[in-house]
Amino acid sequence: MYRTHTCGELRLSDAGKQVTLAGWVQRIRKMGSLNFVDLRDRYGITQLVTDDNGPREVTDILNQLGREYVLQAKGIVAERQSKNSKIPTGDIEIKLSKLTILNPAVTPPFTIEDQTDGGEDLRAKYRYLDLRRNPLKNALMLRHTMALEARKYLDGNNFMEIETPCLIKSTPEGARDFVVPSRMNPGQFYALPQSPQQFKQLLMVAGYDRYFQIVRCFRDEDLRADRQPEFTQIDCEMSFVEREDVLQMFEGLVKHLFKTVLHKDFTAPFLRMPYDEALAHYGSDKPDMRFEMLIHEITKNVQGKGFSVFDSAKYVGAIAVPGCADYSRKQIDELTEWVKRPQVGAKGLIYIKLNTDGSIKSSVDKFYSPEELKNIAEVVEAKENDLILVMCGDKHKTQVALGTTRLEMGNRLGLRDNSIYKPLWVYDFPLLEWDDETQRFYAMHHPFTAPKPEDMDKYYSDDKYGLAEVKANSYDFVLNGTEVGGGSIRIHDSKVQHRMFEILGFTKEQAEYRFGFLMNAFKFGAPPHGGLAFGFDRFCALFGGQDTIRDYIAFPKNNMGRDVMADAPSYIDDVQMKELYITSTAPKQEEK
RNA sequence: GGUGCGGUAGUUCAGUUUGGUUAGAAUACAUGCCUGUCACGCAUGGGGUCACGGGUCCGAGCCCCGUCCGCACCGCCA
Repeated sequence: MYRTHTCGELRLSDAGKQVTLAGWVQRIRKMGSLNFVDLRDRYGITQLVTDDNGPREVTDILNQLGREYVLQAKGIVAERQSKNSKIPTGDIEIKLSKLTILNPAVTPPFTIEDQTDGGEDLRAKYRYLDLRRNPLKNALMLRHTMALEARKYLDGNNFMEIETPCLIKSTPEGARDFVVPSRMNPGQFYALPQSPQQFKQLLMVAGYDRYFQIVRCFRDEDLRADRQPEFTQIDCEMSFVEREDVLQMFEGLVKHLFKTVLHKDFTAPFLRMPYDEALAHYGSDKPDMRFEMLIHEITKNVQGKGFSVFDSAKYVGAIAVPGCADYSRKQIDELTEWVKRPQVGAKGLIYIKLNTDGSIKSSVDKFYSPEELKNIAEVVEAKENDLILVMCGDKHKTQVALGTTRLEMGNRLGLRDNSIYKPLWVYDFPLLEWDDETQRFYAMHHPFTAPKPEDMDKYYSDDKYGLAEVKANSYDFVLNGTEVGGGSIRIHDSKVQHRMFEILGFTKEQAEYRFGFLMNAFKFGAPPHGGLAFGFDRFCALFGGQDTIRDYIAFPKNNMGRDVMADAPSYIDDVQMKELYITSTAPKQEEK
């Protein structure tokens, strides 16, 4: 037996016990003939001690040790002379009777401590060492608990976890597929699933009316701090449900996770907001509800006063930034430059300051009387000492730019506190999105999303503008400005589904080739159904109060989609290529 | 595909403004001293392809061009 206890469990009540521990050397402190070793494992740190009265062999071995050596330590649990209240085992230490080096270790390239000296790049290369650190260990522990509690809740509500295949048919709608060549079927490829969407719908046809799966999904798109090429969803689907049933069920899941993982009670129903309102007031389809600073349209209030910039704009909107009337000229200039960056997309910035002495100062004083400016202030719900920021232009673009600015000002004012959680359902998304480049509609969610029943007339009309107004029976779960979940009531009527393919510009043959098996299945009695999928990595990151999902994935990819530890992807040899009937058009690289 | 920031000791960074002798600090590492440390302390020591390639110059870590790599973001992500 390598150990009798872990390095995190011994307490004062264990004093006098003969124990054996195993773990890694966290730190050695030599005080002459009195020597300490902090021994670390997953569960904590226990101090080992030896002095002149201890066995000579122990001291000899102790002199050979370095950081991260793997040890087995035998000894007696003893009360410490001077205790350490910082760690749970701080009242005791192990008086060593025997010390064994199970394995030596080279000095790690960075310190294995909560505040490490290692940079991201280096830690990624030695991920297995980074994972020894508490912050990452705690992140993975949080993830484990989240998954466990999600399973408990769903199991308690009669959901069955069913696995769906990873080698599936490529359906090049939406994100790019990762593809896998098939050796036995020359020239043909599987795709890795972007989500198990079609399979879960088939499970509904099969009568498994409550399905879930914590499942890996793959999308071959560029990465971000919150986007990985392979990521995990809590994927769920239910039969015989309407939107309200789905929202209730998964609001319950989120509340269960809040309670069991973060010990936060959410008794009131989550806020709900139609997509149009989200865009109008927050300039985003995923509003951050932790602070107000709402966007207000002031087009009618500012036009016709001779200011040509506003007069020629389709839309003029504003936000009132609290307590920022004292912004200096320099700060306003800096902000103006900031909003003009492509990432924000505004053409310019007009300000109105509501000074504390009651006066009003703006960059458009020439065109507007103080009375008119006061009117605007009222519309945007500005108070004394507020700074009103005004933008104009195309309606959607300006709303989004105001939304981006709103988030930035929220950041600057410290209004986006990661310990506060404001959940929200956004619903009534447009069903379709027109793409100018390809001159066709795309499904905003996916092509199996049902239109809202009251929009069916428009859905079947050939009017492009009418179609653009059709709302989807879909919903997103948004937490603190991050889209964490999304779903919809699905189409279960093959007539409606065929109309969708028609709108998306598929010929019957194309629809048959891509989705034939699903359409065929629906002929055999598809129940009304709908569901939702949570982005599990993002969910974990939000619960952990972090902006990046990388810490919540044991072995993530870097910005370029590379595994820098294993150095993947990599070239394969010609034999392998030939066997798979594939050739590469990429420039040939010398193998290292 | 694009924008921004960055690449200097094992590691994290300073040095680049205004090119100029031997490139510094902290930490880590090594050695020695130390019986109550727990970020131990003290002393000593070793440690550098200034990312790579080219250019300008009497002279480049520093200026210019290109490449590679990392991070954040835009596009993209049904």
